[in-house]
Amino acid sequence: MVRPRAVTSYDVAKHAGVSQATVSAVLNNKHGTIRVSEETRRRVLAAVETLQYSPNPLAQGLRRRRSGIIGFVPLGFYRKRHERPLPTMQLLNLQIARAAIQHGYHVLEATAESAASRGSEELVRFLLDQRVDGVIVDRPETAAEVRRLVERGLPVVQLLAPHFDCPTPAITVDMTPGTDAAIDHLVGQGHRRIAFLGHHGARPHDRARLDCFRAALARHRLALPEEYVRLGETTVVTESCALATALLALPERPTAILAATEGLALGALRALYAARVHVPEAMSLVSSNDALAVHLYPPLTSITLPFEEIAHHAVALLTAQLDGDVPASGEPTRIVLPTQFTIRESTRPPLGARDEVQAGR
Amino acid sequence: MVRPRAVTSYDVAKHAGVSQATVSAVLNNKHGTIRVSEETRRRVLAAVETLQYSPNPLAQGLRRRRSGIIGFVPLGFYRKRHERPLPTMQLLNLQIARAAIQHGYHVLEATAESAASRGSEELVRFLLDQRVDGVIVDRPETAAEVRRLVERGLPVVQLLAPHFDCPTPAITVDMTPGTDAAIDHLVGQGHRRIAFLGHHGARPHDRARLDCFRAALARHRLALPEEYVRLGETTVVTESCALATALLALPERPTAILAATEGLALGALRALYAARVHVPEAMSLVSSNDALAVHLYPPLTSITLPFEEIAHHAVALLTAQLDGDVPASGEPTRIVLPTQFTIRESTRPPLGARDEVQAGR
DNA sequence: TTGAAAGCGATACCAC
DNA sequence: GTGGTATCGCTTTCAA
Repeated sequence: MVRPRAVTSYDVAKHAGVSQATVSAVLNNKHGTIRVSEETRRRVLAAVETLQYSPNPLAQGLRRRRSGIIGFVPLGFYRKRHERPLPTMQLLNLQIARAAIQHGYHVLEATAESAASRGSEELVRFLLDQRVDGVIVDRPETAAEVRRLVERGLPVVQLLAPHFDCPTPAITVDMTPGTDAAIDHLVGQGHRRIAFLGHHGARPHDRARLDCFRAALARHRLALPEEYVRLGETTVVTESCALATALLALPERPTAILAATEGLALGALRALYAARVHVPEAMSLVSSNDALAVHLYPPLTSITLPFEEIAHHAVALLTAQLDGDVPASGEPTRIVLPTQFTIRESTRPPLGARDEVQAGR
Repeated sequence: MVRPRAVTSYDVAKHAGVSQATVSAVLNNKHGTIRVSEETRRRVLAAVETLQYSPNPLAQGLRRRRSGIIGFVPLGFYRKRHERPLPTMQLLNLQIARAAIQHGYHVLEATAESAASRGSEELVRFLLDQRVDGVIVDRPETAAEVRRLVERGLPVVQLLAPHFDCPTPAITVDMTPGTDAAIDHLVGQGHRRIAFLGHHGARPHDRARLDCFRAALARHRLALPEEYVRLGETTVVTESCALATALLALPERPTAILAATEGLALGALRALYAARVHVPEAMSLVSSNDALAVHLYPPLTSITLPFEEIAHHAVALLTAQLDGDVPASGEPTRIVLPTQFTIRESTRPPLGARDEVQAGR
C-alpha cells in the first residue's frame, strides 16, 4: 500500500484552470486584498475541496522562512534533573502544546537530554538548529539565559518569573486573589494558627507567595509567629517532609498549613501520614498549583494558577511578535493573570471551633 | 536585534571551496560510499565547524519528502474526554516524545480538539495534512481505525493492544512476570485472600491482567472466590471506589487488593480512606502502571510497564519502516516486553500472619 | 485580475 | 572524486 503523492497547489491550479499564483492568492487572502475575482475564487475553492488539498507545511515554511515551531524551555531546565519529576511540571507544558496547535504551531520542548547535553550555551544552538520561530521560557533562572536567546534574534516570551531587565513580553500571575481567598476560607472555618511552607529565594516571584500570605493574615489581624514559617532550600520531598515535621513538633501546633507548591504539600502529607495526624480532621492543608491534588486522599484544597490562560497568552504574545503586530511603544507587553482558589476536601474547621464559626468571624 | 540569515550549505561550500553537492555528500555519508577524498572531507567539516552550520530541516524535509514528524494517537482518543485525565496517561506520551527526539523526529500528538472534533475520518486527514511520516497508535479501539491509516499509506506501529488483523508492527507487554512477582510477594508476606480490581473487556489485552492473576494464584494453589473479582465498566473514579467498597463489605474480607490500573488503585484508596481502613496495616494494595504511585501516601507497590522501552522500540520500529529497513518476510515485527514489579510501602504482611511467614516457604 | 518566473535550502542524478 | 542542475511545493514580486 504505497502512499500516493500528495495533492499540490499545482494540481489545484490545473483543476481550476488557473495558475499556482492565483491559488496561493485565494488561500492566503488575509490582508483583505481581494486581488482575485469572485468567480475565480469560487472555482479555486471548489477544486481545493474536490482534491482535498492542504498545503505542504514544509514548503510553506521554507518559502516563508518560518518553521511553525515554538521552542519551550521548561522550568528548571538548567538545574539538575529531579529524582522523579512531579506531574505538576507537565501541566504548563501540556497547555502550551495545546495553545500552540490552536495557533497553527507545534512546540518543541527543550529537554536536558536533547539540548543541554552539550552544555548550557548549547540550548541556543539547539533551538537555532531546529529553526524555532520563537521561544517561551518558563521561570528563567538567570537573565543571561534569556539574553542569550534575545541576542541571537529569537523572539522570547518569559513566563511567571521574568527578568525585567530583559525587555521581552512576559506573563505573570498575581498571587493575591488566590491567597486571600484561601486565608478567608480558613479563617472563616475558625482557623487562627496557620503555618506556611515555602522555598527560599531572593527574587520577587519567590517572595510573592509568602508576602501575600503575610498580607492576608494581617488583614485578619492574625499573628504569625516566625516559627510558623518554614522555608526549604531544595524541592526534594524528604526536605519538605522534615519542614512539616518540625511544624508538628511545635508546642503550639498550627491547625492549618498552607504549602506554596505541590511538592511541599506532598511532603507535608507524608509527614502528617507518618505522624498519624489526619487530614482534614486534625489538620487542614492547602496546596498550590495542583496537578495531583484531585487524585489524592483527601483531594487537596488549593491555590491554583490559570495554566490554560497563561499558555494561551504566551503563545498569542509570541505569534504577535512573529507577525510583527508588536506595539510601537518601546515597552514590551506584560500580562498579569489572577490566581484562583479551589475548595476540595483537605480543609475543615479545627476541632472545637465549630461554635466560633457559628458566631461569625 | 534582527536575526541574521542562517548559514546555508551554499555558504559552507563557498568557504571550503567546493560545491554544494560535495557538502551534502560529506554530511550524508551514511551509505558508506566514500565518494569524497579525505582532504576535501576535512575541509568541508572544518567549514561546517567554523560557520556553525546546521542544515535547515524544512529544506531537507521538502527535498527528502519527509517531515520528520511522527503522529501519536493517544489512548482513548475517540472515547469522550476524561473528567480529569490521570497523569498516568501522560507517561507514555512523554517517553514517545523523548525517544522521537533521540531519533531525530518530533512528535505530534493528535488531540481531540485538534483532530477528531469532526468525526473519526478526520484523524486521517489531520495527520495527512500535517505530513506526518508515520503514526504510533496507543491501544487502538477498533481495527477500522488502524486500517484507515494504513490504507492511506501511513506506516503504523500499534502499541499494547494491537489489532492483529491489521498487519502492522506492534509492541506488546507480557503481564506474567510483573503479576507473578506481585503475587509471590504477597503470598510470601502471608496473604491468602487476594482480590482483583479490573475492567471489563472482550479483547485479549483486557483479559491478560486477570488471566495472569488467576494463573499466579493457581501456582500457589490459592482459591479465588468469584466475589473477589470486581470488574468495572468505566474508568470513572467513583465506580472504582464503589467496586472497592463492595470488596470491603464482604464477610470474608480480603487482606490484599491488586488493582489492574492506577485509576482503579486510586478508587480503592478512596474507598479505603473513607472506610478508615489503613494501608498497609489493615489492607495491602498493589497498583499498576504507576505515575502517581510514588507520590501517594503510602507510596504504592505496583506492577509497572516499561514505558521507556516501549517508546524506544515504537519509534525504532517506525523509523525502520520509514528507512525501508523492513524485513523481507511478510510478517511484521512484533516485540513483547516484560512487565516489572516495584515494591514500595503499600504492602505488608496481614495482621497475625507474621509467624506464618517465618515458618513459610 | 491574472500568470510567469525567481527563489527558499537542501538532495540526488548524471556527466565529467 | 567532483560539480552542474533539476527538483521538492510553495510564496511573492513584477509584468502583462
